[in-house]
Order: sequence, then C-alpha cells, then structure tokens
Amino acid sequence: MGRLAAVAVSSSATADASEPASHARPVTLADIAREAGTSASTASRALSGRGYVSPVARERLLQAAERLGYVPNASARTLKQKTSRVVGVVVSDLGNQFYARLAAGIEQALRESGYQMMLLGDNSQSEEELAAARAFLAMRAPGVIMTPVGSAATALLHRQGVAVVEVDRRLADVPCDAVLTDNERGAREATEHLLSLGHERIALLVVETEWTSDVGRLRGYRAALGDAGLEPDPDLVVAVEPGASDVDERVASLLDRRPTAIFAANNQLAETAWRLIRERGLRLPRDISLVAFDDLPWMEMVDPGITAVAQPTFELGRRAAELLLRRAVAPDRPPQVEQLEPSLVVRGSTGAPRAGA
Amino acid sequence: MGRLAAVAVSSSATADASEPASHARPVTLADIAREAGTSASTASRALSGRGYVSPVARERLLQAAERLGYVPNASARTLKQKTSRVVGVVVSDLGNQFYARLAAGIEQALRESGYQMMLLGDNSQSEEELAAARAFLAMRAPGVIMTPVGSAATALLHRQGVAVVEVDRRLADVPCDAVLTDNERGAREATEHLLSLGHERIALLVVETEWTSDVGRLRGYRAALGDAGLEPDPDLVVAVEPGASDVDERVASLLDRRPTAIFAANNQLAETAWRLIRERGLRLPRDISLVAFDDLPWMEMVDPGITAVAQPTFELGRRAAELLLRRAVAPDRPPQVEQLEPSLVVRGSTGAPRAGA
DNA sequence: CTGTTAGCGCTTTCAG
DNA sequence: CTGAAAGCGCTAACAG
Repeated sequence: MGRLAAVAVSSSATADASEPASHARPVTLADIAREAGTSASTASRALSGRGYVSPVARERLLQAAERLGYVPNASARTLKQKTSRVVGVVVSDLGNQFYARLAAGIEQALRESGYQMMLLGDNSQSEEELAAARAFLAMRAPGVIMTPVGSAATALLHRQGVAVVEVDRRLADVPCDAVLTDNERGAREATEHLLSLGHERIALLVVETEWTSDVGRLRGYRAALGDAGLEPDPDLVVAVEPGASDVDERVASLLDRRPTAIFAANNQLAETAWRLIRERGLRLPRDISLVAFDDLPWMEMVDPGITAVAQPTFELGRRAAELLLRRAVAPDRPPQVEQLEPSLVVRGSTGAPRAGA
Repeated sequence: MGRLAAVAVSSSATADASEPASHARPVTLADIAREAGTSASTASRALSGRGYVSPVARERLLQAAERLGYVPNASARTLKQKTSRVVGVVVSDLGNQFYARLAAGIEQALRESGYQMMLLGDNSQSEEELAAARAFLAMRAPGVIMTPVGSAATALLHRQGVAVVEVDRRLADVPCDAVLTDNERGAREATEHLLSLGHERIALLVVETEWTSDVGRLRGYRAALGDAGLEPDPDLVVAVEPGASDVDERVASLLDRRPTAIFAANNQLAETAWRLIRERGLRLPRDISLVAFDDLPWMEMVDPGITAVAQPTFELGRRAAELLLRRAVAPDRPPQVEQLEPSLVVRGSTGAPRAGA
C-alpha cells in the first residue's frame, strides 16, 4: 500500500447539542411496563408476541416501547433462553472472495429466518478455528457453519450439543451435515477438457491435505487421466501445505518440468501459477494452458480469460444455512450431505499444446 | 495433578465421538467451584484473574475448569458487566475487497486486545445500517466501527452512549472519531497525473452523496483542474446514486461524450468503466486513459494495469480499532479524526491523449 | 484470601 | 388474560 504519513487533525467538535444522553441507563422491559401500567411479564409477552395479551394492553406497550426507544437486551434473553439468535460462521480466509461470497449466501438465508451471522476467520489455522468454536460456545450460538480445517473444533461443538454444518469441505469425524461441490466431477471435467485439447503432460497444483475438497479434486484428476489411458506422473503433482511459504518455489520448479498444462485446484494456487507464468514471459495458451478450480472475477478480466470450474458459491452458503436451520428443528434427523454441481467455463487460457512440445 | 488432568483429557478425547455428550448441561462456574471445593466467587476470581486467590486454590480451580471443559457463558458475563467484548463493525459491501481488507485490519487490532469483531454488511442501505446498530445495541457492544451511509445509526448509538468510529467516510452529525484517507489529495494527485500527460477532457465518475470520501474526491478533482486553469466541464462529471441500476447507461453516455481520460472515484466505478471501455473495443491508454481511486488486486493483473490511488486500507482498519479502544479508556477525550495518506501507483492505463483527439 | 449476598434484564411457569 | 416469583450464570461489593 502507500507510505502513510499520518496527520492527526484533531477537531474539537463544536458545542455538542448532541450530548450523549449520557449515562442514560438503557431502557428495560420494566421501564416500558411501568410506563404502560402493566407488569414486566405482560410487556414481555406483548413485545415477543408469545402468549396472550389484551389488544389494548399490547397497543399501549408497543407504543411505550417505541416512545422510549426500547432495545431488548440480547444477553438477558440469551441467558434465560439458553440459546441466541446468532449463528457462528468460520471461514479460512476472509480476504478470499470465494469465502466472502460463501458468507454472503449464508448471511442472506440466515437473515431471512431472523438469525444473525457472526463471521470469524481462522487463517486455515486449526488453532484459531478452535478458538472461534469456543467463542461461539461462549455466546451460546444455536449452530455453527464452517469450512473446516481441523476436526477438533467440530468435535468440541458437537460434544456440547451445538449443530455444525461443514461447507466446501467434509472433514469432521463426527456425524454432521455438510454441503459440498462435487469436486471430483469438477476436476474430472477440467482435466478432460485439457485432454481433449491434446494435452498429456498435465500438472496438478493442489493443497496437501485431507480436506475432501482437495482429495476429490485429486481423485477427479487421476480418474480422468486413467480413463485416457495415461499414467499420472508424480513429478507433475505438486501438493503444497496450507499456509506454506514456499509455494512460489514449488510452482516455479513445476514450471521447470515443462508441463503443457496446469490444473490449479483452487483460486489461490491459480493466481500464483498465473503470476509466475506471466513473470516468465510464457504465453497463455500458446506456451502453456491453465485451468482453475473456482471461478473468480479476475479470471474473466485478465487476457486471456482463465478457464475455470465455477462453483455455485453463493448457493453453497445458502444451502448450508438452510441445513443448519432445518437441523435446529429436527436435531435427530440423520446427517445429510448435499452436493452441488460445478460447471466448466471455458475461456482463452486453454488451447492445444504447442506442436513442438 | 498434571497427570490427572492429562488422563482426563485423553479419556474425554476417546469418548464416543459420535455421541453428542447430548443434553449435557453446559458446565458452569458453580460446577467447577464445587469440583474444587470453593465458592463460585473464588472460582470467578481465579479464572478471570481479577482479585485475590490463593495459589493452591487457583491451581485447583484452573485444573477443574480444564478437566470439565468449562466455557464461560458470555451472556451471563455481559448481562452482569453491562458490556461485552464484541465490537460491532458494519461495512457497505462484504463482497468488495476494499471493505474486506478494512475489516481484516480491524479484526487484527481488536484481537490483539482481546476483543472480537462482529461483522455486518448494510449494502449501502441506511435502513440496514440502522438495523445493524440496533443489533449491536442489543448485544451491548462496547463500540461500533462503521463506514457510514446515513447518520441515523451513529446518532442512535451515540445517544445510547456507545462509542462510534467512522472509517473511510466522515458523516455523522454527532461528534465521533474517524479515520480517513486524504481523499482530496489522492484525487488531486490522480487528476494532476492526467493533466501532466496532457489531458484536458478529464471525466469524473463519482458517487452522488454527501459522504466525505466522494465530496473530497470531487473537490480534489476540481482543485487540480482549477490550478491548471481549466474549467470543470459539468458534462464530464457523472454522479451516480449509491446502488443505482443505471450506472452502466450513465457511464456509457459519458463515454459518448469522448473524454480523453476518466478518473473513477472508487473501485466499483473503475470496474464498470473498465468493462465498458473494453466492450467498446477502446484501447487503454491509446484511446482513453483510466485512473481509479482505490487499488485492488485485479488492477495489477489486467493488461494494461490500471493506474490507481492506493489507500492504506488495512491500516485504516487498524487505526479505527485503535481509536475505538482508546476511546473506551477515555470517553471524554475530544473526538479525533485521523487522516492517512494515499499514494498514486502509475501503471499502463494512463498515457498521453491521442494526437488527433 | 474467601464466602455470602445481591442482582444484571429477561422469560417462563403457575396461580389468580 | 395478567402478575408474582423464580431463576438463567456470572461478578462485584462487602464482610469475615
């Protein structure tokens, strides 16, 4: 970013006609009950809409609440009811647009049902993921949705009776709902696309993990090669650790091995590959072809565009939220795994291998 | 003791993983107090670290807590203390990388001080912003950071005594802290850059608003033109409403007016302009130059790269959080506005106007 | 150093 | 239909 010369412009605001109604004790149910001449219980019933209240009392109460600017104390309610309306969501990387979109989908579905989302990032660190789980436990979240990184967090939540839905990856060793992309099929289609163009030296860039997303993508890649009668070349498969710092070197050395095409199993790896390809002055798709798993806006903006396996990301989020909400109603239903279908978007980054290659 | 704990932990780890230790009433302070043979108050002191506790009692308590897997009930604590550790953050668009990065900066600073962030998006809708404010009020957030859209939310929060910090834009009509980019200067530099290349028909794409960010950018643009002895041409200034649906048409008709350069005052408008320029087959910078306010990853990836005014986005977030935390300590300090300096990143999208233009 | 006591604000029986 | 009463789990005086 820029060099930042901070300038403190201390502006003492003018005489505040807008004094914080300071120290004004927040309005409580008791206040509005008194104001309306009823008891707190009746006020509670009127405002929550549960239980009988005479129309006239209700009206009076609602008006009093409005007049005094009543804001219910969520902590008190949660304490009493032993559950809140805030669903926890933890994703691997808040800065990655894939997760942002996922969260947006979750948020929308949740909001429609009167829930809120609390979003936390864990930087793909199972330590941080666990901390997030604890935070959600502490606030008595009715459920948690996550892109899992380790199994401890899910296990903890599950043990405490909190419903968990895994999105994008299936990982927990306890039974829980999940919604996934059909990774194997997506990877298979991507690889077949490359094969059909005539490629044989197809490299795979994947995350070294037991996450089903990457396992599935690896499997799809292998399956496609196998079907084509090709033996996967171990030298052309690069598995990087999550959060590794040597990704650039690994990819660079992969490039040295001269594959004619690269299948990058996630948007981050695709970006790395793309950058290195550009830095080396290689031309897409003449010198090398590139396919990404997960379609992001930039892939359509660069020239040539990047061929990508598009996931229904927003929908993935929506489904996860819906699954969670449904589970709240039926805690004993057997765990359910939904799989959504990806689709291959062909752009300019893939073409036939060079004749001389 | 250490051994004992280890045993307990491992046994709980091997406990039937698939069985939610179901309906297991969550462990409370009273439970661990009983377990350690003390009172709840002592347990509270031991675990919170506030107040005197004999070393031996503390040790016993800590172990009991560990052994039972104690997770403090945040609602109870918040109810009692009348304030939580969760800071509210509301941004205009969760999907926009600018806000994502801002949030990341806030999150980091907050976390370092033991606070958590609750992130909400308002889609630039002051209605939604107000709802978010109410939610934060309900959860007794100790403070709220926002990219303001209307003034009602801030006013409400302020009235209830909740500290507010505005980021990216200064808007409230009540005194509150803010941290901003020096928009006028950034816009001025961008415009001067264009002028120095020889442009005279420089268009401005801006959001029709009273947000200081856009007001400042407009002012910087005008100032630069003025200094160059040019009269701003109203036909070349397009002000779109936030969330308007006719942005494309407006920009298209701007293009028809044949400016030799466009200064887009935010990343979204820059993207729109860029797309339309591309669709028309215009070439950057030969046919037209483009500068964006706010540098985003894609601007470096496309060809040619987009010249942009880079903001210290992450730092903006950090500062906002720090300001908020500082205010918690000194509620009566006069409101403070910090301004960070942007920097112009020159790339290929800007060049001299076509000779014949 | 520790326990007792008293709520925080809300919801929920349970009698009127 | 309504109110009284009893906590939810935690912490902050305040005496021991």
